[in-house]
Amino acid sequence: MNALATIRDVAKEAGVSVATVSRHLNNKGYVSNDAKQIIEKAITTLNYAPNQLARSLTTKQTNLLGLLVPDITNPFFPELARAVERTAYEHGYTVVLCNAGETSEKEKHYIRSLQQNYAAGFIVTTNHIEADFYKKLDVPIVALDRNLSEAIPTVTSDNVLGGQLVANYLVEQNVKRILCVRGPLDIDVANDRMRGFEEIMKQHPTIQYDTIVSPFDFESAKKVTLQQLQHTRDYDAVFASSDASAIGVMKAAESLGIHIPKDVSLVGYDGINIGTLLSPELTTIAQPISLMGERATELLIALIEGQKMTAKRVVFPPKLVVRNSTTKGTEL
Amino acid sequence: MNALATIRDVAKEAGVSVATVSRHLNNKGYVSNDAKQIIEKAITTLNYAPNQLARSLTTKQTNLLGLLVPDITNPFFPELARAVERTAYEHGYTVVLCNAGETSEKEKHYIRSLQQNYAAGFIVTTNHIEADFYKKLDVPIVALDRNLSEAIPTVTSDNVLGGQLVANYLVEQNVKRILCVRGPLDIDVANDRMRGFEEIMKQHPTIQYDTIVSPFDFESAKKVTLQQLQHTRDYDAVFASSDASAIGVMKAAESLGIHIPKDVSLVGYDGINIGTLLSPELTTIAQPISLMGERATELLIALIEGQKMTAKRVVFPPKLVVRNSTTKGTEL
DNA sequence: ATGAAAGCGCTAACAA
DNA sequence: TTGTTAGCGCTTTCAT
Repeated sequence: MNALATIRDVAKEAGVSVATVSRHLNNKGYVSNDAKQIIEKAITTLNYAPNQLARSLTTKQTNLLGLLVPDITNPFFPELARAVERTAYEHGYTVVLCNAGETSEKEKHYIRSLQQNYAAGFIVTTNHIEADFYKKLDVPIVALDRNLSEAIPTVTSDNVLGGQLVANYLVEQNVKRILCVRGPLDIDVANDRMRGFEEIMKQHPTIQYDTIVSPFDFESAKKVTLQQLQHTRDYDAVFASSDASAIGVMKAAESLGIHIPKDVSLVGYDGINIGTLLSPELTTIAQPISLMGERATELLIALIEGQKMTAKRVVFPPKLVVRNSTTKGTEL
Repeated sequence: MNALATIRDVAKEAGVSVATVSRHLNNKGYVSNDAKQIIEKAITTLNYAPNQLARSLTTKQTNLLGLLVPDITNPFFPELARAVERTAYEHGYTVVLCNAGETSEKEKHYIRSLQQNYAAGFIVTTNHIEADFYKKLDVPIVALDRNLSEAIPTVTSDNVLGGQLVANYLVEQNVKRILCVRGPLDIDVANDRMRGFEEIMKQHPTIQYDTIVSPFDFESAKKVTLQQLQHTRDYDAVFASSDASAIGVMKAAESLGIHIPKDVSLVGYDGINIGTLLSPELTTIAQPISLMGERATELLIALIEGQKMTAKRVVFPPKLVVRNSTTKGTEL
């Protein structure tokens, strides 16, 4: 009861060799039904559980999946993480969630540390690090909501389309001057969203828009937006390129006595659950977050379990979800 | 460059034995300065990193900390997780974040799985499982924001006091009828919060209050609150026993055209960041979330690294933070 | 101060 | 169908 039972204990208890026990455990090779029975019994009486460490040391494989996120307090990532976690669990894997934070140093530390612990693979939603670093790694990797490199399997949604959806919608709403609170310049999905937006805007030269840059978190977006609104308040719509930023924009507006949507419309991006719980509820471009997490995990597991797929890319379509932050009180 | 270098490679490269390399790596036993130099050089040229798996197999120790949370999409837990993660990182540990979800089955799976992988210890913020299960485990465990058992080191805030703070504040505000949206009956911190609240209420028999039960997530709280408000709307205050629930209450109120704080005051519990980003900003009982996560992690690490502290308990004081959900527009 | 060798718990040839 | 045995990469006596 004290020291954890080993495979040898089981073998002894069952009166067979360790090899037989191992074969039974892994469903490999021949094991007679008689043997299976006895071993099974021995396992339960000894309350035996295989030591994954030892197993991994031999096989050089684990059931650990590393999930790297840039900021776990941005609600988008927990939603993603939950999907990843659920899918992994269903496939017998365990997720190691790492908050890589701001620095690429920490991100590297985690990758190194996990690799040393033989993480079977990684899902990466960060991009502090050069893609080259990942390519050299020679470990199964899937990029989620980020385009790391052509060579790395990737799951995203169509961010260009998302940007277009916003632009088209705002055009329909007959908006004249827009403030874009866009994401960091080195994040490709942020660029894509802007690109889609601008493509449509080119067709409507009468509509003006200003662009300011902000990280995706609440606080930063609030601060940056406040600064901008100090200059001009002459906007009738704001396009925040994440829902988290949109919340920051909401607060900025509120503190200046600007009413949403009466004075200015607000469109977010991501489709996180909290969006429906805000006042007003947030109009947004919804990504299929669960689906994306699920698909990325399946892809990674496929990769780990052998299928050498090269540069597979999955792109989901985003959807415009109109709620109250852009309509004057009309329920959806 | 391909296969990861092993300690043997380093030994060969440096012209010494593996034992010497090992001793140098772990700063144990005598190693001459000359040897140190050569080994160091060999390590860098080979880009060697020790295999933690193998190391753990021998030493039966790891640098993995398991953090079990019940629901990662409740913003309270990411904030806690971030503190845990940061502290662990500073001490050279890596955090495995597990979303144990609703079922105790899954929680057990994770614990089992992590134990097999030799997680050095656990921080548990869930309590689906009987404390006995944990006590039998014979692994360092710290309970965070939960009282699992007298025998398990615990970090919490004073939830009874928190409940009292709410009650006293509401009394001061001259409130007459209160709705309590309390947490699950089997969660002791939820019980404590209610207990503190009721202690004060006993001294004020003219104040009425109703109590309804809800899980801590947004959606549930919204639903339960809506149901209750179908019966009576005759409340002038709501005490939600988590900030997440409070958000649900906000939405419920809004959808019924009840204005906060004009028609009814709302007090939450936890002090999560989003509270300041809502409209109105949420009055709440703030727990020192970061401090709690930090302290729990330090406790666990101390436990792991030898100090056999028995039943240590750390209790932080919570603080009432008055914001706009209870004052009619008065900025703090 | 250093090296040889045993062993952590498991898997995977290879024999039998 | 089953057992023997050699590692996986590392730490740790025990000699030297």
